[in-house]
Amino acid sequence: MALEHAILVSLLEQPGSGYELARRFDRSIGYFWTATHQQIYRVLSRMEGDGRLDVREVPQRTRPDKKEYSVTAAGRAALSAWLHEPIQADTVRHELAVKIRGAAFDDPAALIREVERHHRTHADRLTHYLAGELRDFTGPQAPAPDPSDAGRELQHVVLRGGIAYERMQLAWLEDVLTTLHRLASP
Amino acid sequence: MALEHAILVSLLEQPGSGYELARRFDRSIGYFWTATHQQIYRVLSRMEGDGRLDVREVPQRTRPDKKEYSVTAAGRAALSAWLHEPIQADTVRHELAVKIRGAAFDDPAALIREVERHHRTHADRLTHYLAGELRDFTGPQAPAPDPSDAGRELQHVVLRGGIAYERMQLAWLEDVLTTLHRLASP
DNA sequence: TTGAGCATGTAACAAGTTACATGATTAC
DNA sequence: GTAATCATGTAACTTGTTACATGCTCAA
Repeated sequence: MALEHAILVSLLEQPGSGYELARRFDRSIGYFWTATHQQIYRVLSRMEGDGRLDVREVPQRTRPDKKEYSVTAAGRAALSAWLHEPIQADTVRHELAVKIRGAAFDDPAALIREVERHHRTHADRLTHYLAGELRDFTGPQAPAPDPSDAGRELQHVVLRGGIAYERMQLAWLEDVLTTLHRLASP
Repeated sequence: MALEHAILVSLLEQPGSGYELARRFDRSIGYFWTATHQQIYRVLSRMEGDGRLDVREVPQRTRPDKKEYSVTAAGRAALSAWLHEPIQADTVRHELAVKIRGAAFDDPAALIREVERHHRTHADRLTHYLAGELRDFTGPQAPAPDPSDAGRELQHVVLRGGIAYERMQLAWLEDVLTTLHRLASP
């Protein structure tokens, strides 16, 4: 039930509506957890029912009204309890790797385009992460490093994880392409 | 529905029972896709009903009888069709990263033990993968490299991906530990 | 005799995906 | 006028998880 916890963290960092959360899950939180707006609305309702969130109706003149959620003391306590219990190391689910092993029973060369496409996707993500790092952490416009701002330091280390992941992924996809080309023209 | 495809690939590499598949999902296939025996049995039944798998009852003298599954022509065709359609790049779900960002609202130092535990888990996985690589691909006992054996080459490149992932993960967890220690004793 | 390994399953539930549905505003 | 953005939701379905359940063999 990690979506619940991801929502608690995000709303503690900044209260917001379901729609706003969905956008955050396409950006910063999306570096390490994804969720669609349908999932988010469902979980928000449940968490409000459980007393972990408060809602405030925010009337807006030009846009439809929104429901701004914030974390209650009970929500904070639930997050804290979860932080203190051990979790399992995440299991990997890498669909492209299934395809690569499956290619042995089909035409390996036919996968080259697909792998190139994935390479571009990961290159784009890396560019996006690096731009975010420059903007928020290491660039000249970014606030000065402040070792007493734990939240910011922790956000940065998680972002560095995303960057390391994309770099590793790109290097591996290049290895895959070399292998596929070797198999296609021996 | 990638579990279905992972099962097709695994059974093409070698026919086997649900139990045997479950063990493979703890080892080689587990490098890039995980599944429990409950999931596997459910999907095997469905795929047999769909005509993608054949079953053969194998009586065994000492052990309980087993059902050995193998891929039908229809199953092979389904896999091939899937291999030719594009898939989305996998989305990341990294629970530990949720915890790390959540630690800003709790005690960051309390996470150190947990992160160390994850570091040990990934170090163990890396050791395991490297042993497998030595045994099956690069060691003196391993069969000689054979560029015409596409299956073996593809298995190796996927294993290299697993190794790269674990190495990246270990380096990042060390970065996280340094950050947490800095926050705990500034 | 106790536990590990082999072997297969059901039931209930939680989480995630896809499709459908509405309706306003703003920019081109 | 048409597409994008803001904003919220329902319904149906597929996947994945957890707990329960059985029963045999082999080794310590």
